[in-house]
Amino acid sequence: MSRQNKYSIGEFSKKTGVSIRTLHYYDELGLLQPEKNEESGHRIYYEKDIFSLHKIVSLKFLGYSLDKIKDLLDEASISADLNKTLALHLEGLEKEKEHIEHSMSAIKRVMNLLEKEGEVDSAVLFSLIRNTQVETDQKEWMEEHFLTGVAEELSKKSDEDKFTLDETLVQLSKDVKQLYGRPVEDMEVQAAVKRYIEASFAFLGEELIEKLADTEMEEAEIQELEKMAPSPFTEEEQQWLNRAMEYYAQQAEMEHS
Amino acid sequence: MSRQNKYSIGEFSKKTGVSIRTLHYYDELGLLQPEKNEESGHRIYYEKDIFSLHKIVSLKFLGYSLDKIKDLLDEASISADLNKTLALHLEGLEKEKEHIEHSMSAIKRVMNLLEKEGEVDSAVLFSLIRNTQVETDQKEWMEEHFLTGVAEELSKKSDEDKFTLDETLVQLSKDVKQLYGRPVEDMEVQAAVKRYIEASFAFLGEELIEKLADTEMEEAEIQELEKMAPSPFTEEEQQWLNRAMEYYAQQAEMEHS
DNA sequence: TATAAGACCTCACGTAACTGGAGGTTCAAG
DNA sequence: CTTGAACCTCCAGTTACGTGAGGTCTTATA
Repeated sequence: MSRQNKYSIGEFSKKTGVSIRTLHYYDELGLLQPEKNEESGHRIYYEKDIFSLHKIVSLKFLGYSLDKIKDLLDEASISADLNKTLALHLEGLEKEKEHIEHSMSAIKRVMNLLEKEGEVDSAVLFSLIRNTQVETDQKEWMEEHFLTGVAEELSKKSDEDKFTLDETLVQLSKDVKQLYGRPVEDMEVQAAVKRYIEASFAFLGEELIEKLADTEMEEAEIQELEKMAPSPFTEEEQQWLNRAMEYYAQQAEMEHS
Repeated sequence: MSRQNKYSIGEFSKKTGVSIRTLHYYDELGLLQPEKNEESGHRIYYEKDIFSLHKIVSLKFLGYSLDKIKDLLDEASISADLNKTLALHLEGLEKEKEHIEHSMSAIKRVMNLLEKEGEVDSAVLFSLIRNTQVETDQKEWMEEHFLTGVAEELSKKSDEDKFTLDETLVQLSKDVKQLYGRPVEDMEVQAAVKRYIEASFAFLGEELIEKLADTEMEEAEIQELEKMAPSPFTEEEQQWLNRAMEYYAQQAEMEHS
């Protein structure tokens, strides 16, 4: 009953589901070195090798590199400082997961946009993706600038809210492409600016916007921000838009007083 | 105002946060090929290159390979079949995410065990990790064998419940190591078996266990299952344990009737 | 204007965890 | 004895760069 089963590499591969080539590789690395028929050089695997392979595969699953695995296998007692290593690993996985979730969110936003709008200007698309991408950086930046509240609020926004804002941005970009060149006082231009600003207010809430507007920034910092969140517009368009928005702000100011 | 800013590769790298080597690489791949000073060979980047780089970085963020990105950049209209590609990518990311979550769950279970038990036999540890790892396979297998209900139930179990089951398994393995060799009718042996079986019942629920027991399997299928879920015991121990459990079942049967 | 520092150039190897192929040997069956 | 499958070793390629060698260009200062 306790006869030791022998396996050729092919059989072993089938039994364990690990490819022959990978077994060769593990042999080469010294992770799993089976007995060898001295004459033929053919590898001979036993039951115990199944255990070893399971260890390797398990550790790999936990996210260890083969290099680390080799160290771990060599160690007599595995549970020695395993706990620390595992905690560390868990952190790494957490980050990876967050990254993936961000990517997924970005993709969903893009897909949503494509679905609702059909064709979308690629500059807008990419500025949007980039925005999602640097969300973490932005959050950090805001926290550095004592805008912790803003950062918190923003990360609480649902995907739905973001969808809405995305669509607003698309609308704005269409408006800009169409209206660029007209005087900033033009009624249609002002109407477009109004739509955009109101949507932004709706998204952020008035307080947040004002807080942002009140934050003083140095030139270098503005550059920093730009690096993080590229505008979908050309420099000229952006400047024209800025003027239009300033004009809008002035008008609003006057009405208020 | 519309003077075209020029950047050396170093400046460009600082402005965009992309390393010089990476810029070289993108140039080599044809992803972003800036102008060159013919005499010196030094690269000259302009504002427009910032846009291009943003595109590349964005697509990379979405998970595309540089190769794919090149294709996408070459295409005139990006939104052509982007939607399909994105959907596909989303699926891939979903799978990656699930994998990571599985790994995290496995790590947590192991950490929990180490914390509560101190030292744990590595065979048990690995059989447990392996179990988590092949959870998906097991689920598929069960569904193939018309045990959809069981599969569903199992994946609904909380981490807490799994922790408890883990501890039971550890207990059993300790018992087996200690009691192996004694006759299966031995009182302590039977007590250990009882503890284990009752804990399993508590975890799975009686119906599920019976359903599983009633499922007829062929030899090949049993092998399949073994491949998925390795026992932490040696073959001899496992056989001894099986006999002990059979004996337990007989006794239980007799009491019932 | 000479020189030195620093920025830039190309070339080429190293990484992780394999996969794939070439070219040759061994095994098992007929 | 042959034939085909299974096995062997060695080498190359994959991704997205990092790193370093060895040489050229630019720019600031003496």
